[in-house]
Amino acid sequence: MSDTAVLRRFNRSYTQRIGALEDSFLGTGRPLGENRLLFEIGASPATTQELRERLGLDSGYLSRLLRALEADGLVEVSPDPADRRRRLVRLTSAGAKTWEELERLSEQRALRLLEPLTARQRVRLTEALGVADLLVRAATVSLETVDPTSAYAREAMDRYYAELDERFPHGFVPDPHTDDDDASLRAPVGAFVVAVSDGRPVAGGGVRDYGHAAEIKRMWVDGGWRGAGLGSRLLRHLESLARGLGHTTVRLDTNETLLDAIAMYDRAGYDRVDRYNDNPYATHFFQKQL
Amino acid sequence: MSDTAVLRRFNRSYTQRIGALEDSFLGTGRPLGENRLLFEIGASPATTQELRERLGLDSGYLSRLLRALEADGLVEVSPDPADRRRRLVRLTSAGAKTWEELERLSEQRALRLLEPLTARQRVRLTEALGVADLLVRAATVSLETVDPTSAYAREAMDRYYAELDERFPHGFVPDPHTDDDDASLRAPVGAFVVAVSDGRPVAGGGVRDYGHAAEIKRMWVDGGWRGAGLGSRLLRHLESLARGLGHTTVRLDTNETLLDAIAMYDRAGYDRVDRYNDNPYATHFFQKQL
DNA sequence: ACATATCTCTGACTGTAGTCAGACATCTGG
DNA sequence: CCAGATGTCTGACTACAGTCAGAGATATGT
Repeated sequence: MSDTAVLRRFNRSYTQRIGALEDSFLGTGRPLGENRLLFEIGASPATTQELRERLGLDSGYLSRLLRALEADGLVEVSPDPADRRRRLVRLTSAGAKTWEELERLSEQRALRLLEPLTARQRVRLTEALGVADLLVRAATVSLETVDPTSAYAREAMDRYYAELDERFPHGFVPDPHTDDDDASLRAPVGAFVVAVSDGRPVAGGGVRDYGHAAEIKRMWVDGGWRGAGLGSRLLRHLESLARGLGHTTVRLDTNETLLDAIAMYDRAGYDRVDRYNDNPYATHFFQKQL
Repeated sequence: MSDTAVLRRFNRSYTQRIGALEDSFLGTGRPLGENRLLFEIGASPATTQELRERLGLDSGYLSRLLRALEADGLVEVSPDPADRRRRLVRLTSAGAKTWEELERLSEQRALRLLEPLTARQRVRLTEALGVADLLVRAATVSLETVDPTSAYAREAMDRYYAELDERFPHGFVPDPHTDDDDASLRAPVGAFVVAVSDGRPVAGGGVRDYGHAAEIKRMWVDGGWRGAGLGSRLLRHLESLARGLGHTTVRLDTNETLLDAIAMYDRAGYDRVDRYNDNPYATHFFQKQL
């Protein structure tokens, strides 16, 4: 069977058996949409804005769902003191109880599915689903060009800096942040890209103009996502953006402690070149013709 | 992470990503229900009755869906000559074309999911999904006690005989079929059980009375389902039926060429005993105290 | 031949999901 | 302080999925 045939066969049998159960709102008498929202709020209280983002809902629709949950006494909505246009949502104690009930039902359903299997089969299924989960997540990460001042970009860069600070023997202190720096990473001369999964940035990197060539900056991949091919994918994406910006050469610097990054650049066809800047943290320099 | 946590995590991320895509069958401008129906008819033309059964639809709803597909010129509905209350449904040539288009879109979507993955990752994902598919199917197989003259039972036995005929060096010819034989495999003295998946029997076996003990007969597991633990599960089920019939001993015979069956009986706690019948095809005899 | 069962179809509903266009409140940069 | 941007909410819709109660045609057993 071909790859796609396996995937399609799995999809068919899985959604028919498990997905169908999911739809039945878990027998709570509450519509699926409300339950999904309730579950999401329970996982971590948030502003309506974040909820909209995470669940991909229309603002009017979300408002109505919140109103329904509020009417049932399950959630409390209050203005955000920091910005009173925004609203904070959190579960009431009745809501928390209902949330736990949903948890319980969901757990029960999972158990019922596993119950006919032997211990060995459960282990096999669990392992297989774990692998499939990682790879499906990896395959559906979306690469988005964002403004360098956006929350996603800031988080990606902050985590990049934090990682360097941890990896470098004497720590890492980024240059003071400037508006010019931001401008260099947005159109028409550059771009910043984040890989988003479940509304969280899991990788990021920028491309900018640097002396008649493109330079790739601040590439970072979340620790839990190493080995999922995300770095190479992001690198290829940044290269194609560089091409789109009119460049035929792309260069970058990195540090000797970042072994996996160096290996990745080697694999991706980059040549080692002489130092081309005075970045005190850089020890290795790479270049590639597009 | 516990087994259920892995399953639930997978379910969440999978349905969010792939399930969501599945709904977008709307890429065709046709509602999901109509597409599902069209797909089902394309897979094998049928009476409305069968379609209702297979898809679990209300008769009024199905009628309306058919009317819509008919209006689009995709299906033809005609009275069944054998029973003119019934109606036969089949695709028109335009319908067949649309069906192929659905196939193409589905294939494309599967490809798009796999596309970001490297070749090695695809292999890993495909293997994982293959294992998961088998086990999820196995876990949701339903064991049903059926009459030995029913279509399911007949199919299970016929395939059992066919397999023996293929495996035995000199073939296999079953004893002439008798009504007594059927009666021995139904209440109050026996039972015949089939494992059903997607409306097809995938395993089967009977238990009957044999000289103050229960005897398990004609146990068969579909070739594609070996290794899914279905045999052991069916065996345990038959043992519990034997207990319900008032027996404390269960025995069975088998042939030396059926190595996996023999291994299964050993694992299930059966002891090898002397020949207790004159079945010319039997070479190994087992017994177990319940 | 007749009562009864079976099968399909139509009309009349309900509930859920989701979209879109503003109204209104609040924040932010100049 | 004001203009424009941002965030939330309401009203008015649409589409889809599904249910239920008969009506009417056709088969079946006695």
